[in-house]
Amino acid sequence: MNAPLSLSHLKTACSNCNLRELCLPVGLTHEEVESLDELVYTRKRIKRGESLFRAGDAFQSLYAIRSGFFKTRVATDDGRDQVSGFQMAGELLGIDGIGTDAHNCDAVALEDSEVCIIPYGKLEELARRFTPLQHHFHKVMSREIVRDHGVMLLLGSMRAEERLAAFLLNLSQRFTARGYSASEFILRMTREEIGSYLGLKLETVSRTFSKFQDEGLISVQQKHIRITDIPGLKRVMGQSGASC
Amino acid sequence: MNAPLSLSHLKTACSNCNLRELCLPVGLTHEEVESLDELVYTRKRIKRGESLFRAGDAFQSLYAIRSGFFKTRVATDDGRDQVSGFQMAGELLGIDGIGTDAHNCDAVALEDSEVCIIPYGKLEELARRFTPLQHHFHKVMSREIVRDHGVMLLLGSMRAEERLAAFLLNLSQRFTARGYSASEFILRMTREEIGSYLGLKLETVSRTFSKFQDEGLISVQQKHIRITDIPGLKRVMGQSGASC
DNA sequence: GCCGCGGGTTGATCCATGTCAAAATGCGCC
DNA sequence: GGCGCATTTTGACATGGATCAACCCGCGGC
Repeated sequence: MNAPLSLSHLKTACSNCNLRELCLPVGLTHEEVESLDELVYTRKRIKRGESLFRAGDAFQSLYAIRSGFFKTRVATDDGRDQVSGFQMAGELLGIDGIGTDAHNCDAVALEDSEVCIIPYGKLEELARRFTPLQHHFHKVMSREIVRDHGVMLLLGSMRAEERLAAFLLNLSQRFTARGYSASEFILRMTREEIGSYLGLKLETVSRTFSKFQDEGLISVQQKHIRITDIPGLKRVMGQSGASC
Repeated sequence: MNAPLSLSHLKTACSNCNLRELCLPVGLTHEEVESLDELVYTRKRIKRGESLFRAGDAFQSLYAIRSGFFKTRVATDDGRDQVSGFQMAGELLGIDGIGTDAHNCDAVALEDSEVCIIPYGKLEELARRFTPLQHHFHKVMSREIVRDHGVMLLLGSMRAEERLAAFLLNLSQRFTARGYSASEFILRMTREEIGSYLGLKLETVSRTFSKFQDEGLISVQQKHIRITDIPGLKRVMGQSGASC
């Protein structure tokens, strides 16, 4: 089922990975990136619907998404759960596990995906030797915190339309950073997953998509989205009490 | 207005701080904690209502709360804002600034407070030399992420009563960890600030407090809270779809 | 001791979003 | 290529919490 080890190993090198401008190597010198190569020596394929890790699993490694698309999901003990994020190529999964030596959420592939396995112990060791790597890793974690604060702001103070507009604009921007179209993309997740992430019910997500379409902001057909009026969406996002 | 420098300096030492079981030194050996002493050499007093830092300020240092109580607040460009957390003695402020070299939120003292200034560059340097410190610092950041996911879950999927119950239980637990009563405390924040944090309006917070009181779960008098039925509050928190 | 004001409580009403239901669409599997 | 199921859309109705408004309380200042 797995690719032969040698082949897999051959391909695994941050220094010639086309995601190095998005992933851990950002801002490192060529030499420093080569030191990462010794760190990241295994890849893993995850099929759509499968989990990379689950809440409670022992924490060993971080994972850099090489290709594909994931969602992370947190749960309460009484059975409720919520999507806590959607991750795409170049982003890091598993940081939540550092604090308790066990993962605190499930990471589920929303399409067939591939991740680079980053043994955490080795990363810490390397971070002690290479200041820029240490610095960059701290930045990645800090930005994750800032991102979460943004989501909290969205969940705590925005209305359904604003949330969805923010969501679409965020996706658009992340696709742009990866060289894809800013205005046309395929949603990898269901309405229910979008709703869970945004604190809305799937019907509300669907209705709001339809509303945006009626208003000429986007065109939706199932999972296919085309944003036809980016400034318009931005206006939706900031419209609540903004008049004063 | 400031205490004489020498005096302030004399007192500043993690190794004999009574918060060392809650703060950065957790889990470090005595020798390692002494190395922290060289790091933390200044304290700062913040009066009630004043800001320790504001969004946009250049990031230089982290701050460990030595005494007092803070809120952090994030804002959108269109003027909305939201309380993103309440921090008490032993907790760390400023981590949000690492990612962009500028703070992303305001930290406001809710009572006269004192913080230890931890120059970030020095902390990174020390983390390179002392593995346990590095490890611990990463854990602190990771736990912050996990905490934020918990708040996202609360904001996205809990009803007003559940949110407030979770909030009270969280405060109770944190006071306990500091040696204070688990069941009786003074709220340092207004109803509006609680509401902002929980994604509710102040009227809803007030009404829900009254409801809890009618049900015999707590007794409220302005900022004075006594929890009379902790298991009852826990039941409120997990009641939604929990029957099946 | 009194006054003024910020913060808190409570009531009446409204509305955004949830809930329930049913039909339509599209995709995977045989 | 057709069947069946998951997903999406849309409609009708219910409701939790927001909004608006009035009043109360307690604290700090004079």
